Amino acid sequence: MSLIKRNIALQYGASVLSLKKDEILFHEGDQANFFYQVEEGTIKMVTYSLDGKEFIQGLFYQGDSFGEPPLFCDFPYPGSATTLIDTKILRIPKDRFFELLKDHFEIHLHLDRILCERLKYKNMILSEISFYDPEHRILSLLSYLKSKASAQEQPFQVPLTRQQLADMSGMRVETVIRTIKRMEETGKLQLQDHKIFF
Amino acid sequence: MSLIKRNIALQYGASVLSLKKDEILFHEGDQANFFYQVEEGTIKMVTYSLDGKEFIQGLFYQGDSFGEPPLFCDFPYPGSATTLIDTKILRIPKDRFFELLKDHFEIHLHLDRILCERLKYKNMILSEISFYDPEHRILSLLSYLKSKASAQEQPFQVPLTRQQLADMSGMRVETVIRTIKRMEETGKLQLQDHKIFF
DNA sequence: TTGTTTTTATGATCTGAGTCATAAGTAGGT
DNA sequence: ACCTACTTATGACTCAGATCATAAAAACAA
Repeated sequence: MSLIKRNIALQYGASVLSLKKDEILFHEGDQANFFYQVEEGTIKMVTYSLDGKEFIQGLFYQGDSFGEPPLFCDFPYPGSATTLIDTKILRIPKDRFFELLKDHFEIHLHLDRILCERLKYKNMILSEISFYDPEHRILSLLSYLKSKASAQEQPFQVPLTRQQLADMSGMRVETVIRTIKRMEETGKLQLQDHKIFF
Repeated sequence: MSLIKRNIALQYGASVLSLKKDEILFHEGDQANFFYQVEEGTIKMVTYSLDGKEFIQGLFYQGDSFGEPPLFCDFPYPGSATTLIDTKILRIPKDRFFELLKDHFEIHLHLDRILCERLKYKNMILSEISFYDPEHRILSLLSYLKSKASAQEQPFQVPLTRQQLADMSGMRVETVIRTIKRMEETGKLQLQDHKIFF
């Protein structure tokens, strides 16, 4: 379920953006003027290192909101948002969004839950990166992805490339590839023509 | 300035806890029943690895609130909270806290700002850990600590041990010690009998 | 003051993930 | 069907930071 229902969003001046695959919605450093929510498609939030490596701060799917922190705190976007596939975005102007929050306590509370879930996720990734080896990190990341997948298939097909898993967990592709290979050999996950099932 | 002023907190059933140095307020895995705010002293929120290493998820000083995510989301505490020095904590029962938020939109909004600042900090640390070398990590961490210090001394005396810096940035003490030494030699910071000035 | 614990310091050694190179497999576009 | 991109795969090599050991310096307590 999405944070803000379509009809309520429209009451507060929402509009819908249609973006093609690989379009950039905003850049790191931009000023934040809108609240965003995914109508359909996928958004990738990333930060880049000085030499062009990327770290995926979050992936956002249908119904997810994203990019709220700079709205509340008036700092520029700390990361860039790009579409992974053709995507429709619902956006609400900043000031109308705050009106909406003021009028709808239950939505405001729901937003807090989303922010807190996101903090929990970051805490998890931070612990993993600073404590554990690649296998443990990947296991935790896959568990997280599985737990948050809507479809409860069993086993769960991981909808990410090894590069993306690497960019979410602070490792290099080669390390992820090798680790996943080893995890298949030890039965911790399955591979069916290179697709990961967990 | 604190999120919730003392007199307002008291209207909503707040009480004050006095804790000695190194007392544990709650453990990872505990159920969350209170909103907490530091009256005076310091709280350290940490997660532990299976073999006892610790990662400092956050340090909280006078006026800071902490431990909110499990209140909103009903998951157990993802980390443990310990006092670093004798500390007074203001706490409000969970249900009264939500009443308070409902009655005070501006406090609710302020809380969102706090959560968003915390997300920004996590994003920063995550980027640092996955992209950069020890020197860059320490530089970013020190800049952050300096920016959030109340006193605007110049240079700023870092109030943390090298062990704590290590536990916040995913490195070992020895690495932090050696890196800081090198940073002094290259003039990036100053040392006065082992204390770090930045 | 003395004894204890914590913090800082430094050298030696090890190791696992990063890096680099190269290639095969797969997917997407026209 | 073909071309181009990306993704997966694998081997060889390197090296920065972890680990281990030990000790001096500082902080703290009795």
